[in-house]
Amino acid sequence: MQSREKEILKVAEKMVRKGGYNAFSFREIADKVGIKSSSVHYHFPTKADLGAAVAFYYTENFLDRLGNLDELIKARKDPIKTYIKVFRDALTKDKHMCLCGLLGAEVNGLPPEVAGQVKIFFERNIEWLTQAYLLKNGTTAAKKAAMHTLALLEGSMILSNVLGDIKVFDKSIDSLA
Amino acid sequence: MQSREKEILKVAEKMVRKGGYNAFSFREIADKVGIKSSSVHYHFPTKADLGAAVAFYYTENFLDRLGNLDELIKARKDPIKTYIKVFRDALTKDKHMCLCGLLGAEVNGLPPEVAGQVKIFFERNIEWLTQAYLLKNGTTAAKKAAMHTLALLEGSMILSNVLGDIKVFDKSIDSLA
DNA sequence: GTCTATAATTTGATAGAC
DNA sequence: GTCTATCAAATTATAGAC
Repeated sequence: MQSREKEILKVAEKMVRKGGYNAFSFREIADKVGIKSSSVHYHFPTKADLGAAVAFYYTENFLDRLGNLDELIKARKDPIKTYIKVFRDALTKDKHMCLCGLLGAEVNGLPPEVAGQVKIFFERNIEWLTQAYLLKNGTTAAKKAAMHTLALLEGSMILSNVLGDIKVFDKSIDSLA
Repeated sequence: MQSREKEILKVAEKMVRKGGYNAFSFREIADKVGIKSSSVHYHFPTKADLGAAVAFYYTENFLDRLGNLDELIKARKDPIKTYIKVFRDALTKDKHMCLCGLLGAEVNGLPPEVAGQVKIFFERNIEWLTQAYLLKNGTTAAKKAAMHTLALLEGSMILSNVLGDIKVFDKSIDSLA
């Protein structure tokens, strides 16, 4: 991927994480990147293409930040605590919602390509968490625990974001840690 | 409130719950109600006015459905189970996300009037749940439990909606019931 | 790869007639 | 209270020059 495309994706991600899929336009992105809107169309033909690409690279980056599960175990790090930290950092450092949490909320109004990528984010995260719970507790209820954790984290992000208080996030997820 | 305004609010709510604040327009609403877009402007001068009104009446209806807490206790009904049912019904009967859950996710991109109303939804719900936990358990950790429950329900709604499976909702919130 | 130019559509909003 | 008429701006998208 070229650096221009990276720039575009970065700007687009920020805008989507602020107000959802309909909160960005080719012109606005072009202005911020310093090119023309038609140039954005060159890299991403349609809005759905760009939206799906944003969701795809967000998922990749997110899983990268989680790191390799086996290595975490080897280093005697609690994978669940790592997982929580990645979520929390999104709220405190990026100062924005989880992109796929937001797009997940409005999934019924998204173009199929975008909705599909959002679904993949959730599937891959549940997969990661399920493995983490299996390694940690060896329980057969690992998948249920995974869905519980992901749901609680996404919901806590919304609560904390609306009420404008990071302590709300910490209190809501207290039972996880 | 007149019936026309009710009609407009009803149609608008449905559209917002599908794709967020930017997923409805005065023209689309007018078409579905059977009037002209300028007539919608008569009832709700600006889009922010309409958005805030939708959030306000959604909150009122939601709290109405919860019912009076003291009466629930008197009738020996578990208020938490009632609360969960109201959320679950939104997903199964209305077949849509919680309006304020969705708007809460994109709160950073909303006009202040709308964001304010969304915030009130969360405040009032935490209040209701806190009282419920106080009555049920008499615990001082009632507010924390309230935030946990609300966050988990909103997050579970997103998960279930994205993955297109109501069982995901039930599994995610299993620890609540 | 980025540009100019432009098209077609949609959008939020207003003025004034009935 | 609803309509017609209209507006300016924004939006997605395309064709073709450099």
